[in-house]
Amino acid sequence: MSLALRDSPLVAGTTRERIKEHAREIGYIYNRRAASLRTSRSGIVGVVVHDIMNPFYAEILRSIEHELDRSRQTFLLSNHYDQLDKQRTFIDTLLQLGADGVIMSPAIDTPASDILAAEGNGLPAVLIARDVEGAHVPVFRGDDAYGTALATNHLISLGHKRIAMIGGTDDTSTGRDRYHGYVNAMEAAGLEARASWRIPGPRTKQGGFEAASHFLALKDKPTAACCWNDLVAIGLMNGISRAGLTPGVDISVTGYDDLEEAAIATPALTTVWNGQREVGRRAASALLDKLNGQTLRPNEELIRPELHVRQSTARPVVRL
Amino acid sequence: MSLALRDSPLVAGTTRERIKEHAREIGYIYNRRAASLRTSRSGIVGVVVHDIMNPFYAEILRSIEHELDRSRQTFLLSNHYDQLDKQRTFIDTLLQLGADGVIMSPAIDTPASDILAAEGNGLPAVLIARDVEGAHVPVFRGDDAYGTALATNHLISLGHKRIAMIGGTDDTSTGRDRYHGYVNAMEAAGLEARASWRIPGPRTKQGGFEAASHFLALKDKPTAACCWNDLVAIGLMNGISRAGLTPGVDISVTGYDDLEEAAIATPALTTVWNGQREVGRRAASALLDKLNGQTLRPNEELIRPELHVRQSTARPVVRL
DNA sequence: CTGAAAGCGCTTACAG
DNA sequence: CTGAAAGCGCTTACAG
Repeated sequence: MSLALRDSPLVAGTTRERIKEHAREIGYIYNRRAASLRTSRSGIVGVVVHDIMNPFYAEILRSIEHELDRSRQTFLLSNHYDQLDKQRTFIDTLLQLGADGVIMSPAIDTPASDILAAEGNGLPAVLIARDVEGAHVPVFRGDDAYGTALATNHLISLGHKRIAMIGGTDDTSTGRDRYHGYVNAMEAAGLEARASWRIPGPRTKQGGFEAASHFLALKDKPTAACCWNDLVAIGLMNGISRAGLTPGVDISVTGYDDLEEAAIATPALTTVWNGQREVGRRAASALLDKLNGQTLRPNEELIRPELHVRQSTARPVVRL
Repeated sequence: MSLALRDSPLVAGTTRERIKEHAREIGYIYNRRAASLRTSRSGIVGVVVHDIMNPFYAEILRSIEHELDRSRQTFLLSNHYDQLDKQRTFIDTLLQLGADGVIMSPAIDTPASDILAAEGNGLPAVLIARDVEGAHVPVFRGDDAYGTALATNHLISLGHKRIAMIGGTDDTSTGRDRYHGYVNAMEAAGLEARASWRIPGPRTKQGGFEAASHFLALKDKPTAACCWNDLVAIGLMNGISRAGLTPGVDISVTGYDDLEEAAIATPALTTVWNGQREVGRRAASALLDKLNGQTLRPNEELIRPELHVRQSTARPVVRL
């Protein structure tokens, strides 16, 4: 009967149907805990990110969901809010449930040993968005330095010379890469990337909104802002509007990620496409491959970002 | 040993510590599947909503997470996207995993029998945001008719006479309630709630954005829009701006939910607080009570919404 | 009070 | 090919 319910080819079609029909009638419920105990496969995949409420992760999750659904894996979602202990508790839970694998955007300061420990206990891991040095597992993320360079060069080509960088943190590889991309582009163009023009921290709409007054009070008033992500950019634009200026006219603003929202912001946001769908899809399918016994070498191909120009960037206003 | 690890009072403190220490050393991993098989308690709670990417649900989930964390329940999240079969598959998964309970914002057209079946199979349910007639389980949601009446009356008191209702659907109890609240408020004030002034459908920012042109082309140009939710309102305001009008001046707009985002929108959105935190908290704690053997009567106390007036509403402009 | 045994519901290797 | 038995790792009722 067990065979019939699992559509085994060892059982003839009609017999299978008859058994399934009977199972339905008596309200049989397959006990996955028992099966999993026996087979040590649970059909559960864990996914842990900073915050699922953040549309950037939400878009990745959407495509992970899509990919895992096709292979009938159940996925267990969790936020770590960049708290290591939260992340550890979650990994513990996965181990206790016998999860088959985990896709994670590691919390800040995740030691490689955490990931190695998980793998050692039979929980293969795949990383998204952020890397952990020494973990030697596949990572799927965009080329951040290249991406901010795209945005910065776009602003420079419009004629901006004083460009601020708003948001992000040096605590993650992503944060460092994006800042470097900006600094390198500035310097390559012979422009100064003043330390005071960097406002680190903001990563949300609220953060960008609150950074607006700081930005507008900056010495030698930058005419453009290269933002950490779309959320910060949208928040900043809102703050700029509140101050009576017009983003996309008085101040040029670029985002990063190209969230669905970027296109309908006012003004529509010039931003860098960061391949969320692609990240999710590749990460999920890499994990599935791993579960099916394939050995994956730690990859280093980054997803190549693309600049999407919209209305939030323009030539600087010449004040007479 | 089993007793020691679970902090049973039957085991002395020092012994307990010694055993725990040893467990740590040998890298012991508690097998929850085995325990659950034996005790038929899994420590898993399912949560299924329309779409976790929607900030309205995300805010509810945040508070559910907070509540469940305290009682060390693992929660399994899923979107049903208003597809009944997705919701059923998820409930099936919960049954197979032996989940202890489920918190759901039921998909459109969920029959009471689905919920009764879950309960009959030992999966107690608690509803949020939407009701299912005949399910006889606790529901936690706001008083929607009262809420839209608050918004509509606010617009009326500012002097608006032609008020449109944008978004939502009659397919959910929430949709019907909100529309009724609007219609009743209009009629109570002796104003006409023209059917053509209702633009049903939109529920997202994108939807509100796209509805803007339809709204602006409405016959006898309404001067205000009472929106289905904050997302629609923000999208609509973006669309209105794109058309060269100023929301909060030329057109008054109200939202619903009071998302974190409402306060930083431009202009800041006048909206109706819908108690997301409260809904999540109450639903989670009701389910926990149910798991602990308390019998809950299906409740009918609705959470009372509150009007939060900001800058997106003003007196209608008098065209000379 | 302690320790060995039974049993949760599956899957699979094995005997018939 | 079929059917009974063993065993996954726990918990708990029970014998000693």
